[in-house]
Amino acid sequence: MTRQMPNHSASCAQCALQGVCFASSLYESDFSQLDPVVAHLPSFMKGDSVFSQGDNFHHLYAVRAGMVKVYAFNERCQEMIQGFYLPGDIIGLEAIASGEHVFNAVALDTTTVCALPYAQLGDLQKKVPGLMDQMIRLMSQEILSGRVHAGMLTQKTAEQRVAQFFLSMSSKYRARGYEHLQFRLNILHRDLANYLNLTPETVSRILGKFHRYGWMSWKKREVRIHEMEQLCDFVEAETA
Amino acid sequence: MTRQMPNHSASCAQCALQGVCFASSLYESDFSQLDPVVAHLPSFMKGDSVFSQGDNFHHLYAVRAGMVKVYAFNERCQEMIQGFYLPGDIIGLEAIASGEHVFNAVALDTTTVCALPYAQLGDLQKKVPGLMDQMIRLMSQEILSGRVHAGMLTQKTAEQRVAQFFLSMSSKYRARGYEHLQFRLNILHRDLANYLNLTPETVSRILGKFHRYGWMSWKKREVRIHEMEQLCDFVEAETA
DNA sequence: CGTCATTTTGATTTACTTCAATGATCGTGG
DNA sequence: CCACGATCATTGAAGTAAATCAAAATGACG
Repeated sequence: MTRQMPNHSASCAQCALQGVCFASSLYESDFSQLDPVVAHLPSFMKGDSVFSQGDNFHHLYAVRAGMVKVYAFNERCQEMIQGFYLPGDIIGLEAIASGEHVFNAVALDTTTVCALPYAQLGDLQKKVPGLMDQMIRLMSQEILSGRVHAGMLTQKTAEQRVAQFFLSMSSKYRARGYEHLQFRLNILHRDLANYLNLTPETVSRILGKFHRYGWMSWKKREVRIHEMEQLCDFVEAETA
Repeated sequence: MTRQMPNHSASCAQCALQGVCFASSLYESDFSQLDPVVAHLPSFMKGDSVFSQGDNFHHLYAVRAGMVKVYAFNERCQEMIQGFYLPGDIIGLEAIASGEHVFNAVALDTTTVCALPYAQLGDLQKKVPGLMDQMIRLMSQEILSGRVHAGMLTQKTAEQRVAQFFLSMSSKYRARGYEHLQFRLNILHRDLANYLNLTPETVSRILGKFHRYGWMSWKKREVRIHEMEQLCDFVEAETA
């Protein structure tokens, strides 16, 4: 069922992502229980697949470094991008119900992930009370953030969506202790457009506008945010 | 914390919704464990609130009869409708993470709900293994269906969204053992439009068109589906 | 350095909204 | 039970945000 996977990296107890990852809110003593079941897979290269639609579901994956794009194909065989996942994020939650992955996940950068064997997490509940609680909180949060994202796609203008995306990325980087006003973003305009339900042309025009305003820039994969406040106000604004 | 609530109706063991509700996949013997903690609240009248944004989260609610509208207010203080919930559906899952309800839920019809005290569900895990499993499967499904709905809002045309809505309602009624080609739908065009991210005018025009085509009608709260096949093909069609 | 993918920029189109006005339905109280 | 005001639905005309189409400019990379 869940084949043994080699451990390639440090334990949860030593992980820098404790604050944001799955195991946050667990006690220190619990990590020793969690570690033996968590497999740290060898790095994925850009373009490598973490899981694919139709794969049997055995593991949840915690992103440890790099970035993962999660997407489905619609009936026109076009990608529909569900999200971009950063270190500390858990992916694969939507596959539990059916026992089969419904989305595709690929690395956008050199990426490492921890594999959490789902069956063994259940067993671990006996030894680590609160593990399932944490799991349920995580899923509740995922339900909510899905709703919020859907609301953004439908209620905000193209410009607000773009601004919101960069603010949200920035705040995620900050939560993870990285530089949040200047960071590398290794995704294509095409993918960002897809995620925000826009065209690449529209994204380009909007970025040009933000650049002219001196609010932010995104050139050569490198994002620089100059006027966080302005972007914020713009996203919150009631009138487009 | 979780005040005692009076029981107004039958037990889970006798409930007709076992197949679709939370407790599906539990064993018969487990219902006796579940029953004492589940409170069957007195009926809500049309317009009554089941929970509101900002309420402390203590219970999940299983709709037992009637219909519940779940919505939030955006920054313009307009409703953003998250969904319409039928008997067997569980609402409130998105509030677990924060411990506070983030949406509003109101009855659209005379409605009865079962209140599931969340804290006690956790305790019950010891006696009813598989309860948390079922909970997690339910939440996984909710994550997925949220994604699917978001995809529909962004990828489908207005006409496809309307057709899809009625097909989806029809299939839900069928899954619950009700008549699925003719049913009462006590919601406003305005609310349907809101849910599908359209205007009431657009919904009206589209319903007129479907009526002229002889595919379906919705008059005086009563839905009749005449050409399920045509509606299906239309929703699936790659070209709008 | 040349090729191919990506991004940018401009002109045009379109699906849906907004605005406006009329007609149907609901509910309430006499 | 009917009348009347309010809410809701329909229909048409005009407007608009973003898509699409087309083409040039820039960048990535063997």
